[in-house]
Amino acid sequence: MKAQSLHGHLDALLLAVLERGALHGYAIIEALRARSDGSLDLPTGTIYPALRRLERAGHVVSSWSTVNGRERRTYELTDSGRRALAVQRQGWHEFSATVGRFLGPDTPPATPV
Amino acid sequence: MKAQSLHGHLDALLLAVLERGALHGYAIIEALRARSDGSLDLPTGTIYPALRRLERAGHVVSSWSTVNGRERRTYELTDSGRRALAVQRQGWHEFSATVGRFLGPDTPPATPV
DNA sequence: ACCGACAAGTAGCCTAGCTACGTATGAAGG
DNA sequence: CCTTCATACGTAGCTAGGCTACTTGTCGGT
Repeated sequence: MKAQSLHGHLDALLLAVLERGALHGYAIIEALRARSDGSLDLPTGTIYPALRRLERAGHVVSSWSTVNGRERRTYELTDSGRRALAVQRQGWHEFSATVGRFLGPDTPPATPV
Repeated sequence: MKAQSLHGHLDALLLAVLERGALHGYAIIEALRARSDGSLDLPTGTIYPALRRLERAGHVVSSWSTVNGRERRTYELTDSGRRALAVQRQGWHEFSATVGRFLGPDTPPATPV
């Protein structure tokens, strides 16, 4: 999948991933990849700055820890983050419904086997 | 709706609108607004450059005409444009399914009154 | 005479994701 | 022992593409 399609929706994805529990950056990347069956394979240059943005915005808080001699920065959703997620989710549904109205109907229902 | 969410999906929208028949720029803007119940109200500074892009890419062709003393540039889908639309549609469905997997499930079905 | 709808367009800005780097540790393999 | 790969963090600079703000022009109504 073209990653740049994400424009404007990445924050929502990150918040959604963190909704299930705190994770560190690298694990977030893996979670996105896993839960999307590999179609979302985002580079660190995308994720790390995005997490900083979310932290600056107060939607997540981070804390350092060392696991197996490796430094980890773990991110956790704040209340503000949870509220933001709700808003983003709402926004996503409106957006996808609207675009779907233009692109949806004509898709062949399925190309069965 | 936040318009910047469109990033990367505008071309598909334009092709989809033109799929139903040739239109001139201004009419395209109105069609988008009408078919989205007003939630897609895009400025000319977004539409006109995008149409030029599509024309450069060979997905549409334009022709000038004068109606009531007003110059109109009417855009029409090419075969290449139709193929591109099919691809974009496919891409949209993958994209929305993937993002939906993260943002979809938890939306309250409705907040009744 | 003037204003609003119709109709087209451009220059320059800004957001935000991507490319391509750089750093460092631990485990595995030769 | 040394290399390589997975883990883990990060940044600088590029770029795409939609937006703001503006310009030009006709026509119809007041």
